[in-house]
Amino acid sequence: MISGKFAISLHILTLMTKFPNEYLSSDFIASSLNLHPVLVRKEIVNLKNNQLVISKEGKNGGTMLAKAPSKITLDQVLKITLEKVSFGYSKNHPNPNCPIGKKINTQLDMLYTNLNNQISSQLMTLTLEQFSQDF
Amino acid sequence: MISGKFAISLHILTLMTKFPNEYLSSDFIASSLNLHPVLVRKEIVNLKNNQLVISKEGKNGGTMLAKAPSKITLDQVLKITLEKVSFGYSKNHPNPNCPIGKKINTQLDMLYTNLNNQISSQLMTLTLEQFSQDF
DNA sequence: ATTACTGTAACTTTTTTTATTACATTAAAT
DNA sequence: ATTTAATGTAATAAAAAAAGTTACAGTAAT
Repeated sequence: MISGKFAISLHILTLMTKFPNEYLSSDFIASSLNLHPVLVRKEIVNLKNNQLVISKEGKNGGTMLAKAPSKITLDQVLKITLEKVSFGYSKNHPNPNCPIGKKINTQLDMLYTNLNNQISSQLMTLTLEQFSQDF
Repeated sequence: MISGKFAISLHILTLMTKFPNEYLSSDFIASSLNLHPVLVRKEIVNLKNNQLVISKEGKNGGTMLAKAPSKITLDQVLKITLEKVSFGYSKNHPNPNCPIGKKINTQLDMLYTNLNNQISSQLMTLTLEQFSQDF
């Protein structure tokens, strides 16, 4: 998982909200993020695959929002960048002969799912438009 | 940050809840987690520093809970293992000459703080005792 | 004295993340 | 048509983070 995926995507989308109806180049975006343009393009692929932005190739090309920022919630952005917020798992398979080891990951999954639902319902109320307003 | 810190600590605490009033060795715990005993001891240091467990050195030593599992909330465990749940930041300092770059991290901080408060209030209602009941 | 533990530091390996290079493709502008 | 400035994408390298290991000092029960 790219740990900064959500933050990077939100940054990109905020830029596009602030420069509406303009095709922004990956170089321009990269210089705002201070990140390699190729990484920016990789994130944009994901945003495109999820219909949040559209790109134009060739000279004067770039990327812009595919829909109004009031129609994009932060929950949508979270879901396409992190899928689920993980609170972590121990790396190795726990011992299946131990009653705790056997069941711990199922129990953690349940807990994490509940927490994610809570986070989602909070983020569903926040649009990209609202988030961008404070800049 | 050790990404599995929260899960590992919760696993350890659950074991201790299930084997109350026994000093559990790091080897025993490690074999349930399938993790190196030294890593287990490192996590236990943190639990000890936060008064959740007590250890005894020497032969027949080990670690046990310092208080009733009904008095330990999952929020406490989260706070000492992850401090804050991060939804990620872009790695590099964003461009301070860009209005978005200049402010993005402050805005993300605010968002993440709100989300963390929500998570905390949910986890405050869950005790280690309750979590352990399902095993 | 021996045994079985914890405590901790130093170091190595593995994994993950980020960055770079290279180049094919596309489309506007001249 | 040619040049220029973009995207798209694969392959690879470098850096950072996490996990694992080794080693050994300290401690307490037997």
